[in-house]
Amino acid sequence: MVTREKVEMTASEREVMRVVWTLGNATSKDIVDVLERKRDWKPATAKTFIGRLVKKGILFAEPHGNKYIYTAAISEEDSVKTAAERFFEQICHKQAGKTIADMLAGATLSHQDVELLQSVLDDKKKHSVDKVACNCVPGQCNCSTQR
Amino acid sequence: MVTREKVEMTASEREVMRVVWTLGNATSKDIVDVLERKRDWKPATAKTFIGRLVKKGILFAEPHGNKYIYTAAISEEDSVKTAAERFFEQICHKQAGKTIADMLAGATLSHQDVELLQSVLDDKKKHSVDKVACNCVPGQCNCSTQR
DNA sequence: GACTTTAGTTTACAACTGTAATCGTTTTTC
DNA sequence: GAAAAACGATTACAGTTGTAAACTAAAGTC
Repeated sequence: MVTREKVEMTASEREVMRVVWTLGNATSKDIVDVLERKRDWKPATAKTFIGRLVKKGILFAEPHGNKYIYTAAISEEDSVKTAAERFFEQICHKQAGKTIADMLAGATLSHQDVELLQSVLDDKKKHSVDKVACNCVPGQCNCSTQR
Repeated sequence: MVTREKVEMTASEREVMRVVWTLGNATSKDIVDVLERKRDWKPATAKTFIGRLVKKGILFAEPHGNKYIYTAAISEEDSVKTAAERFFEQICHKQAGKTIADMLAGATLSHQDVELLQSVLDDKKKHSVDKVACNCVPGQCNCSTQR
Protein backbone atom coordinates (compact mmCIF):
# COMPACT_ATOMS: atom_id res chain seq x y z
CA MET A 1 0.00 0.00 0.00
CA VAL A 2 1.39 3.30 -1.06
CA THR A 3 1.83 6.15 1.36
CA ARG A 4 0.10 9.27 0.11
CA GLU A 5 1.92 12.54 0.30
CA LYS A 6 -1.18 14.53 0.93
CA VAL A 7 -3.26 13.16 3.76
CA GLU A 8 -6.50 12.01 2.36
CA MET A 9 -9.68 10.95 4.00
CA THR A 10 -12.41 8.48 3.30
CA ALA A 11 -16.01 9.44 2.57
CA SER A 12 -17.01 8.61 6.15
CA GLU A 13 -14.22 10.67 7.60
CA ARG A 14 -15.30 13.52 5.38
CA GLU A 15 -18.74 13.40 6.97
CA VAL A 16 -17.10 14.12 10.29
CA MET A 17 -14.95 16.87 8.85
CA ARG A 18 -17.94 18.58 7.32
CA VAL A 19 -19.41 19.05 10.77
CA VAL A 20 -16.17 20.49 12.04
CA TRP A 21 -15.75 22.74 9.01
CA THR A 22 -19.26 24.00 9.51
CA LEU A 23 -19.05 24.64 13.21
CA GLY A 24 -15.47 25.80 13.35
CA ASN A 25 -15.08 24.32 16.80
CA ALA A 26 -16.89 21.13 17.52
CA THR A 27 -17.25 18.82 20.45
CA SER A 28 -17.61 15.12 19.94
CA LYS A 29 -21.23 15.56 20.94
CA ASP A 30 -21.82 17.96 18.07
CA ILE A 31 -20.39 15.45 15.65
CA VAL A 32 -22.14 12.47 17.14
CA ASP A 33 -25.51 14.25 17.06
CA VAL A 34 -25.33 15.35 13.46
CA LEU A 35 -24.21 11.98 12.17
CA GLU A 36 -26.57 10.02 14.32
CA ARG A 37 -29.36 11.81 12.49
CA LYS A 38 -27.83 11.90 9.06
CA ARG A 39 -26.19 8.52 8.85
CA ASP A 40 -27.74 6.71 11.75
CA TRP A 41 -24.33 6.09 13.21
CA LYS A 42 -23.99 4.88 16.76
CA PRO A 43 -21.99 7.29 18.90
CA ALA A 44 -19.12 4.82 18.95
CA THR A 45 -18.91 4.88 15.18
CA ALA A 46 -18.53 8.63 15.01
CA LYS A 47 -15.94 8.43 17.77
CA THR A 48 -13.91 5.93 15.82
CA PHE A 49 -13.69 8.29 12.88
CA ILE A 50 -12.85 11.20 15.13
CA GLY A 51 -10.01 9.18 16.57
CA ARG A 52 -8.71 8.22 13.17
CA LEU A 53 -8.84 11.78 11.91
CA VAL A 54 -6.92 12.99 14.93
CA LYS A 55 -4.32 10.29 14.41
CA LYS A 56 -3.98 11.31 10.78
CA GLY A 57 -3.47 14.91 11.82
CA ILE A 58 -6.49 16.13 9.91
CA LEU A 59 -8.34 17.03 13.09
CA PHE A 60 -6.80 18.94 15.95
CA ALA A 61 -7.98 18.03 19.43
CA GLU A 62 -7.45 20.81 21.92
CA PRO A 63 -7.89 19.73 25.53
CA HIS A 64 -10.60 21.74 27.19
CA GLY A 65 -11.18 20.60 30.70
CA ASN A 66 -11.50 16.89 30.48
CA LYS A 67 -12.67 16.84 26.91
CA TYR A 68 -11.57 18.17 23.59
CA ILE A 69 -12.57 20.87 21.22
CA TYR A 70 -11.96 19.71 17.69
CA THR A 71 -10.85 21.94 14.88
CA ALA A 72 -9.90 21.22 11.31
CA ALA A 73 -6.25 21.10 10.34
CA ILE A 74 -7.06 21.68 6.69
CA SER A 75 -9.69 23.81 5.05
CA GLU A 76 -12.66 22.30 3.34
CA GLU A 77 -11.70 24.09 0.18
CA ASP A 78 -8.22 22.62 0.12
CA SER A 79 -9.57 19.24 0.89
CA VAL A 80 -12.09 19.36 -1.91
CA LYS A 81 -9.41 20.60 -4.24
CA THR A 82 -7.14 17.72 -3.33
CA ALA A 83 -9.94 15.24 -3.82
CA ALA A 84 -10.68 16.75 -7.21
CA GLU A 85 -7.05 16.47 -8.21
CA ARG A 86 -7.02 12.85 -7.22
CA PHE A 87 -10.09 12.34 -9.31
CA PHE A 88 -8.54 13.85 -12.41
CA GLU A 89 -5.38 11.87 -11.95
CA GLN A 90 -7.42 8.83 -12.85
CA ILE A 91 -8.49 9.98 -16.26
CA CYS A 92 -6.67 11.11 -19.35
CA HIS A 93 -5.99 14.84 -19.46
CA LYS A 94 -7.68 14.93 -22.80
CA GLN A 95 -10.93 13.91 -21.22
CA ALA A 96 -10.86 16.60 -18.56
CA GLY A 97 -12.71 19.17 -20.64
CA LYS A 98 -15.52 16.83 -21.55
CA THR A 99 -15.75 15.59 -17.98
CA ILE A 100 -15.96 19.07 -16.54
CA ALA A 101 -18.61 19.87 -19.13
CA ASP A 102 -20.62 16.88 -17.93
CA MET A 103 -20.30 17.99 -14.33
CA LEU A 104 -21.34 21.46 -15.31
CA ALA A 105 -24.34 20.16 -17.19
CA GLY A 106 -25.43 18.18 -14.16
CA ALA A 107 -25.00 20.92 -11.59
CA THR A 108 -27.48 23.44 -10.30
CA LEU A 109 -25.85 26.84 -10.44
CA SER A 110 -26.59 30.27 -9.09
CA HIS A 111 -26.24 33.40 -11.18
CA GLN A 112 -23.15 34.10 -9.19
CA ASP A 113 -21.72 30.67 -9.96
CA VAL A 114 -22.37 31.23 -13.64
CA GLU A 115 -20.57 34.54 -13.51
CA LEU A 116 -17.60 33.02 -11.77
CA LEU A 117 -17.49 30.16 -14.25
CA GLN A 118 -17.75 32.54 -17.16
CA SER A 119 -14.81 34.54 -15.92
CA VAL A 120 -12.70 31.45 -15.42
CA LEU A 121 -13.69 30.21 -18.83
CA ASP A 122 -12.87 33.57 -20.39
CA ASP A 123 -9.45 33.31 -18.92
CA LYS A 124 -9.13 29.76 -20.25
CA LYS A 125 -9.99 31.00 -23.70
CA LYS A 126 -6.79 32.96 -23.73
CA HIS A 127 -4.77 29.92 -22.80
CA SER A 128 -6.49 27.11 -24.58
CA VAL A 129 -4.40 24.93 -26.82
CA ASP A 130 -4.91 23.22 -30.14
CA LYS A 131 -4.45 19.82 -28.69
CA VAL A 132 -4.30 18.79 -25.07
CA ALA A 133 -1.29 16.61 -24.46
CA CYS A 134 -2.07 13.10 -23.44
CA ASN A 135 -0.61 11.98 -20.15
CA CYS A 136 -1.26 8.31 -20.61
CA VAL A 137 1.04 5.43 -21.21
CA PRO A 138 0.53 3.67 -24.53
CA GLY A 139 -2.35 1.29 -24.17
CA GLN A 140 -4.27 3.42 -21.76
CA CYS A 141 -5.77 5.80 -24.21
CA ASN A 142 -6.18 6.22 -27.93
CA CYS A 143 -4.66 9.62 -28.23
CA SER A 144 -3.16 9.09 -31.61
CA THR A 145 -6.41 7.91 -33.07
CA GLN A 146 -8.51 10.40 -31.18
CA ARG A 147 -9.54 13.69 -32.64
CA MET B 1 -20.28 -1.77 4.77
CA VAL B 2 -22.97 -0.51 2.49
CA THR B 3 -23.82 -2.23 -0.75
CA ARG B 4 -23.58 0.18 -3.63
CA GLU B 5 -26.30 0.25 -6.20
CA LYS B 6 -24.00 1.20 -9.03
CA VAL B 7 -20.99 -1.03 -9.31
CA GLU B 8 -17.98 0.99 -8.54
CA MET B 9 -14.32 0.28 -8.90
CA THR B 10 -11.16 1.18 -7.07
CA ALA B 11 -8.39 3.27 -8.57
CA SER B 12 -6.34 0.16 -9.28
CA GLU B 13 -9.21 -1.57 -10.96
CA ARG B 14 -9.72 1.52 -13.06
CA GLU B 15 -6.16 1.18 -14.32
CA VAL B 16 -7.09 -2.19 -15.71
CA MET B 17 -10.32 -0.90 -17.19
CA ARG B 18 -8.52 1.91 -18.96
CA VAL B 19 -6.52 -0.61 -20.89
CA VAL B 20 -9.64 -2.49 -21.85
CA TRP B 21 -11.49 0.68 -22.79
CA THR B 22 -8.60 1.71 -24.93
CA LEU B 23 -8.12 -1.55 -26.72
CA GLY B 24 -11.74 -2.58 -26.95
CA ASN B 25 -10.77 -6.21 -26.70
CA ALA B 26 -7.89 -7.07 -24.47
CA THR B 27 -6.08 -10.19 -23.46
CA SER B 28 -4.64 -10.55 -20.01
CA LYS B 29 -1.26 -10.12 -21.62
CA ASP B 30 -2.21 -6.71 -22.97
CA ILE B 31 -3.27 -5.63 -19.52
CA VAL B 32 -0.31 -7.16 -17.75
CA ASP B 33 2.14 -5.51 -20.15
CA VAL B 34 0.74 -2.01 -19.86
CA LEU B 35 0.53 -2.08 -16.09
CA GLU B 36 3.86 -3.74 -15.61
CA ARG B 37 5.36 -0.71 -17.29
CA LYS B 38 3.13 1.92 -15.83
CA ARG B 39 2.70 0.71 -12.29
CA ASP B 40 5.41 -1.86 -12.00
CA TRP B 41 2.86 -4.49 -11.13
CA LYS B 42 3.81 -8.10 -11.17
CA PRO B 43 1.71 -10.12 -13.62
CA ALA B 44 -0.08 -11.77 -10.72
CA THR B 45 -1.19 -8.40 -9.43
CA ALA B 46 -2.84 -7.39 -12.66
CA LYS B 47 -4.48 -10.80 -12.82
CA THR B 48 -5.96 -10.36 -9.39
CA PHE B 49 -7.63 -7.15 -10.46
CA ILE B 50 -8.83 -8.72 -13.68
CA GLY B 51 -10.42 -11.50 -11.66
CA ARG B 52 -12.08 -9.07 -9.29
CA LEU B 53 -13.46 -6.98 -12.14
CA VAL B 54 -14.89 -10.06 -13.82
CA LYS B 55 -16.49 -11.14 -10.57
CA LYS B 56 -18.02 -7.68 -10.16
CA GLY B 57 -19.43 -7.89 -13.66
CA ILE B 58 -17.54 -4.84 -14.86
CA LEU B 59 -15.38 -6.90 -17.19
CA PHE B 60 -16.72 -9.53 -19.52
CA ALA B 61 -14.51 -12.54 -20.14
CA GLU B 62 -15.31 -14.30 -23.37
CA PRO B 63 -13.67 -17.68 -23.71
CA HIS B 64 -11.50 -17.80 -26.77
CA GLY B 65 -9.75 -21.10 -27.09
CA ASN B 66 -8.29 -21.74 -23.71
CA LYS B 67 -8.03 -18.11 -22.75
CA TYR B 68 -10.25 -15.10 -22.54
CA ILE B 69 -10.84 -11.94 -24.44
CA TYR B 70 -11.85 -9.23 -22.04
CA THR B 71 -14.30 -6.48 -22.87
CA ALA B 72 -15.77 -3.72 -20.77
CA ALA B 73 -19.31 -4.07 -19.45
CA ILE B 74 -19.63 -0.34 -18.95
CA SER B 75 -18.33 2.56 -20.97
CA GLU B 76 -15.53 4.73 -19.72
CA GLU B 77 -17.76 7.73 -20.08
CA ASP B 78 -20.47 6.29 -17.88
CA SER B 79 -17.93 5.17 -15.38
CA VAL B 80 -16.33 8.59 -15.16
CA LYS B 81 -19.76 10.13 -14.86
CA THR B 82 -20.66 7.84 -11.99
CA ALA B 83 -17.40 8.60 -10.24
CA ALA B 84 -18.02 12.30 -10.66
CA GLU B 85 -21.50 11.95 -9.20
CA ARG B 86 -20.10 10.13 -6.23
CA PHE B 87 -17.62 12.92 -5.80
CA PHE B 88 -20.28 15.61 -5.78
CA GLU B 89 -22.42 13.67 -3.36
CA GLN B 90 -19.77 14.37 -0.79
CA ILE B 91 -19.97 18.12 -0.91
CA CYS B 92 -22.74 20.63 -0.45
CA HIS B 93 -24.62 21.43 -3.65
CA LYS B 94 -23.91 25.07 -3.01
CA GLN B 95 -20.22 24.43 -3.40
CA ALA B 96 -20.53 22.67 -6.72
CA GLY B 97 -20.18 25.80 -8.81
CA LYS B 98 -17.06 26.96 -7.04
CA THR B 99 -15.59 23.48 -7.18
CA ILE B 100 -16.19 23.13 -10.87
CA ALA B 101 -14.63 26.55 -11.35
CA ASP B 102 -11.53 25.35 -9.52
CA MET B 103 -11.33 22.27 -11.67
CA LEU B 104 -11.75 24.36 -14.75
CA ALA B 105 -9.02 26.72 -13.64
CA GLY B 106 -6.66 23.84 -13.13
CA ALA B 107 -7.35 22.04 -16.38
CA THR B 108 -5.60 22.31 -19.69
CA LEU B 109 -8.24 22.79 -22.35
CA SER B 110 -8.35 22.67 -26.11
CA HIS B 111 -10.19 25.25 -28.17
CA GLN B 112 -12.79 22.61 -28.74
CA ASP B 113 -13.15 21.98 -25.02
CA VAL B 114 -13.61 25.67 -24.44
CA GLU B 115 -16.31 25.80 -27.06
CA LEU B 116 -18.12 22.88 -25.56
CA LEU B 117 -17.88 24.35 -22.11
CA GLN B 118 -19.10 27.69 -23.34
CA SER B 119 -22.15 26.13 -24.89
CA VAL B 120 -22.96 24.20 -21.74
CA LEU B 121 -22.46 27.31 -19.69
CA ASP B 122 -24.67 29.32 -22.02
CA ASP B 123 -27.37 26.81 -21.47
CA LYS B 124 -26.83 27.01 -17.73
CA LYS B 125 -27.26 30.74 -17.87
CA LYS B 126 -30.85 30.21 -18.89
CA HIS B 127 -31.46 27.94 -15.97
CA SER B 128 -29.40 29.39 -13.21
CA VAL B 129 -31.15 30.18 -9.97
CA ASP B 130 -30.90 32.94 -7.41
CA LYS B 131 -29.85 30.60 -4.68
CA VAL B 132 -28.79 27.00 -4.95
CA ALA B 133 -30.71 24.90 -2.47
CA CYS B 134 -28.59 23.33 0.20
CA ASN B 135 -28.76 19.58 0.45
CA CYS B 136 -27.07 19.28 3.80
CA VAL B 137 -28.38 18.34 7.17
CA PRO B 138 -28.14 21.10 9.80
CA GLY B 139 -24.65 21.11 11.15
CA GLN B 140 -23.02 20.09 7.93
CA CYS B 141 -22.99 23.42 6.23
CA ASN B 142 -23.66 27.04 7.00
CA CYS B 143 -26.21 27.67 4.32
CA SER B 144 -28.28 30.06 6.32
CA THR B 145 -25.29 32.20 7.12
CA GLN B 146 -23.71 31.83 3.71
CA ARG B 147 -24.31 34.25 0.93
C1' DG C 1 -21.37 10.50 48.13
C1' DA C 2 -23.74 6.83 45.06
C1' DC C 3 -25.60 6.76 40.56
C1' DT C 4 -25.96 8.21 35.94
C1' DT C 5 -24.31 10.32 31.98
C1' DT C 6 -20.65 11.58 28.98
C1' DA C 7 -16.20 11.53 26.75
C1' DG C 8 -12.40 9.34 25.24
C1' DT C 9 -9.68 4.85 24.58
C1' DT C 10 -9.23 0.09 23.55
C1' DT C 11 -10.59 -3.87 21.32
C1' DA C 12 -13.22 -6.46 17.73
C1' DC C 13 -14.19 -8.02 13.55
C1' DA C 14 -15.63 -8.67 8.81
C1' DA C 15 -15.26 -6.76 4.11
C1' DC C 16 -12.41 -4.44 0.88
C1' DT C 17 -7.78 -3.35 -1.22
C1' DG C 18 -3.14 -3.77 -2.74
C1' DT C 19 0.23 -6.82 -3.70
C1' DA C 20 1.69 -11.04 -4.88
C1' DA C 21 3.35 -16.30 -4.81
C1' DT C 22 1.98 -20.75 -5.99
C1' DC C 23 -0.47 -24.29 -8.41
C1' DG C 24 -2.55 -26.79 -12.14
C1' DT C 25 -3.28 -26.77 -17.09
C1' DT C 26 -2.54 -25.73 -21.72
C1' DT C 27 0.12 -24.33 -25.32
C1' DT C 28 4.44 -23.46 -27.46
C1' DT C 29 8.83 -24.54 -28.78
C1' DC C 30 12.96 -27.06 -29.81
C1' DG D 1 7.34 -35.47 -26.97
C1' DA D 2 9.90 -33.11 -23.07
C1' DA D 3 10.81 -28.74 -21.41
C1' DA D 4 9.51 -24.11 -21.16
C1' DA D 5 6.28 -20.49 -21.29
C1' DA D 6 1.71 -18.64 -20.62
C1' DC D 7 -2.74 -18.39 -18.58
C1' DG D 8 -6.20 -18.60 -15.25
C1' DA D 9 -7.48 -20.06 -10.42
C1' DT D 10 -6.44 -20.50 -5.68
C1' DT D 11 -4.39 -18.97 -1.64
C1' DA D 12 -1.99 -15.53 1.26
C1' DC D 13 -1.49 -11.80 3.90
C1' DA D 14 -1.13 -7.17 5.78
C1' DG D 15 -3.28 -2.61 5.79
C1' DT D 16 -7.72 0.11 5.37
C1' DT D 17 -12.42 0.98 6.21
C1' DG D 18 -17.02 0.61 8.21
C1' DT D 19 -19.34 -0.45 12.14
C1' DA D 20 -19.58 -0.84 16.83
C1' DA D 21 -19.31 -2.83 21.84
C1' DA D 22 -16.79 -2.60 26.01
C1' DC D 23 -14.06 -0.31 29.22
C1' DT D 24 -12.29 3.59 31.95
C1' DA D 25 -12.37 7.87 34.01
C1' DA D 26 -14.34 12.19 34.87
C1' DA D 27 -18.54 15.15 35.63
C1' DG D 28 -23.00 16.16 36.74
C1' DT D 29 -27.18 14.87 39.56
C1' DC D 30 -30.19 13.90 43.45
